[in-house]
Amino acid sequence: MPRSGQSPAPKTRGPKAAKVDTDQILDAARKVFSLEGLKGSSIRAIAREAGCDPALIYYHFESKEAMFLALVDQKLTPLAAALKDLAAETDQRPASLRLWDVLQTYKAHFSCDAGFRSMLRGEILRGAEGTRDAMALHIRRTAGTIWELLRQGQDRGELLPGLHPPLTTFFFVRTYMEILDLIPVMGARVDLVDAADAVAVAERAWFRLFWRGIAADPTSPLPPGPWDPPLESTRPEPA
Amino acid sequence: MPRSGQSPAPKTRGPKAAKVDTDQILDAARKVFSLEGLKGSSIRAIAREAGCDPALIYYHFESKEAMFLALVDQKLTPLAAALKDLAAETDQRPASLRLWDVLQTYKAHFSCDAGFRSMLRGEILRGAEGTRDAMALHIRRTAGTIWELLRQGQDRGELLPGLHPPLTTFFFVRTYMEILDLIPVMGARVDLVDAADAVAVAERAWFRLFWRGIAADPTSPLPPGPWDPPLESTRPEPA
DNA sequence: CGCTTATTTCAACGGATGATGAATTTTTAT
DNA sequence: ATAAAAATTCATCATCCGTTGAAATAAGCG
Repeated sequence: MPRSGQSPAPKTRGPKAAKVDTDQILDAARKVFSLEGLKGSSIRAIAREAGCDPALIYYHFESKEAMFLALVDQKLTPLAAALKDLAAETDQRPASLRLWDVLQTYKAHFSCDAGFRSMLRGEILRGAEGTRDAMALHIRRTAGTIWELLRQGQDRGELLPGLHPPLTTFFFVRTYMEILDLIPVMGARVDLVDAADAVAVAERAWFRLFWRGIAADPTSPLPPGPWDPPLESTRPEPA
Repeated sequence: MPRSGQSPAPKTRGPKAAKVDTDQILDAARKVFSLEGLKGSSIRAIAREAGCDPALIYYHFESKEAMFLALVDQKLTPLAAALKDLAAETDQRPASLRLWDVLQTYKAHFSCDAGFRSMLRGEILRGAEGTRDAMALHIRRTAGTIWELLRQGQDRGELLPGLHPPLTTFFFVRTYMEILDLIPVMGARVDLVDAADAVAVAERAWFRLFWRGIAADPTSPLPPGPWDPPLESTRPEPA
């Protein structure tokens, strides 16, 4: 019985002109996961985004979770590699500049969409045990290079000797992630920052506060750099 | 036709001896939301936790979202009130002590379960527009008292004059929330902190870093207080 | 041409979901 | 005692979910 009316498309079976490969599906999955989270995203919605049938996804991936893990791998492996370059022992630039680069590297590799990061975080907190372990490996790998960089800064006398590199890394990076995630959504809504470039303002403010917190000599101002200009004081009159 | 076998309970209709009120349902909802998130939690699961029929929930609340908003209100209103007390203009204690109290107040009112906070955060990022606005009001109210406290610290010469109070509040509180949320899950898994009391160690480390970042004179050590003892340097030999 | 293999869709399974309307029982007010 | 109101459950609706097995089509190879 042939369909009547103008059904969306009389799809034919079999290979298409342009094959749908795993990368295209992962791309669609990332978009949908970002909007709805892992649990909230249906295979059907991902298939719709990718322009294929739900069943095709099971041709490429074993399950929804396998697709998720493949996606994590695809995004986090390049980030880890880039960070490793930054922590090279031979790099003799000031620690402030190297740390700033860390933030920018995170942003470049990882900030394409806040929803994706948020989903990762949710899976760390609430995900299945196997998922958590897989992600912990990635995190360990990326964070490890940063706390190596902090150690070098201590060895060279630029950073406070009493710092705990792993925890300091955690504060540094997680707070920056919070800036990227929340400031765009909350900035205007909560009157946090009124500037149009709220994220840029916030990241400079955060870097200066953090640097003051970890520098061996916090009273010496930061050398001129990408963290300028500092935020001018925005104090209204006390009520 | 009467049921055969030992069905779980031959429930009767009509009011029970102990009425199920909205608070009991909210309590069950909080537990389930914490584990599964808003989208992942079913009305049926909440009803099971509350020991009642799913339909009863719709007798007490208009919808799942209304239940969520009532829950937010129930948890955040007392927090806002407690913070407001901390920011009283008449409080002449050192800013460091007052800020430490801010963290402890958050913990006391808000740390009962990490899942709940995580759900809130998820709804801010991905929730419906109406939900977001409702939550923004709460956040504005709680954060506002803290940046008032920071202003007082500036006026009294204890804090760096160039600080941006709203952003500084954001860094301070959000990082602390990340400690409460992530350290228990990631601490051991990622070799962040090995101590048994990882959260306590991390919160002190964070407070000292933050204080150094905002104090008018960061070189003068913190006066003795609940943020002691400082973290001894845990630097292994460079490889 | 026919055979094989890779790619794609279809149709369906059992189950879970948010929500509703009616039925039922208890409590309260008269 | 009776009527009204409040509290609770039941059965059900339409819809969506992850997944699977079989069928269909296209391309490559002999």
